[in-house]
Amino acid sequence: MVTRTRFDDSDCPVARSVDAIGDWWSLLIVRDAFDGSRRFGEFQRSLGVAKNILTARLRTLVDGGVLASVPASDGSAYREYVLTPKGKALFPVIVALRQWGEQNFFAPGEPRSRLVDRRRGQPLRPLETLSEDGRRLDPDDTTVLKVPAP
Amino acid sequence: MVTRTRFDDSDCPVARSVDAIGDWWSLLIVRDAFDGSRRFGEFQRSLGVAKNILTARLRTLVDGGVLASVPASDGSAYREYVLTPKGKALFPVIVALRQWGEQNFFAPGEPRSRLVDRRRGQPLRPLETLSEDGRRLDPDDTTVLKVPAP
DNA sequence: GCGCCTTGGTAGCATGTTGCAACCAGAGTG
DNA sequence: CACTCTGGTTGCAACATGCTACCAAGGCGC
Repeated sequence: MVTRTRFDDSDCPVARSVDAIGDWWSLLIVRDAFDGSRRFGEFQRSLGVAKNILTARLRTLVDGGVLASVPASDGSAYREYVLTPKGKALFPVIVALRQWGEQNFFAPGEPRSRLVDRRRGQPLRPLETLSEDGRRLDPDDTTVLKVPAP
Repeated sequence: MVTRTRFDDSDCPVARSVDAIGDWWSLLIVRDAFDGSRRFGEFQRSLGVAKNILTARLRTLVDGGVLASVPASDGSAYREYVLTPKGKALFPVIVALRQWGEQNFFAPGEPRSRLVDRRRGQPLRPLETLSEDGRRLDPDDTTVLKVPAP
């Protein structure tokens, strides 16, 4: 078979995360969920994605425990998609991608959506990778211990 | 045409980042680059990816300024792929995905690769999303300011 | 209840993309 | 100068994506 390669049994947590999210659409769905989208139609309009793709991705995310399908909060008979705790734990991933994008793909002053602290209306601090004892770590200050081959 | 949807002109930095990286393979290539891989063959063996796919992804990453193709450091005539500063700036993204994967897809004690502080051999602190004035922010403490429609 | 619009999908088809295997040129090595 | 290693390219079959059309159930005016 020529199915897409899976990483769900990899030794590397990064690979398993990547596998669980599934594709880029899924990550943008999660982003929209953080932005407040809940309904099928909201995601569809916001992303401009084909409905069959959206259907499939929502199902994958629900099956993966990132989103949950719950009865609509407005009392109607429709359903809504909300982040589970596992989904909310993706927040640093989204923030990291956002900050990387801001720094590298926008001219100064170019209009863009902004993520702000609700209380003060200020942008967030850049994420910092810290050691156990609080030193800032660059990539070169770290190393990966691989699992010994079986 | 039915080409894959692009997001390189989106107002959202997350979308542009996603577009720039291209696909999941690319992210795993970047992960391996952080782990020390430099040569075509290293990436190929580590990932088990088809060579034509790897060729295409390396080219995309080089074109996108994430990797640079440089002469091999051992003096041979081959080339190596190293992270640019822009590529190294993806470190928090990889760390965030790694931590999410560790928390959600590994049983306690299940063998996995580990990212550690080179000096102490200790794992990193979990990433924290902080406000400008240092408060820890949950997703619900933030909001996204969208760009007004043109 | 009866039209009629909205919501949330499914079905079918044309293209694009992925994965695999085979092949190949140049670099290293004895 | 043979032989292997490295770093690819090419061709093909299967799968995924995107688009459009279609459809069923819910909501709403009356």
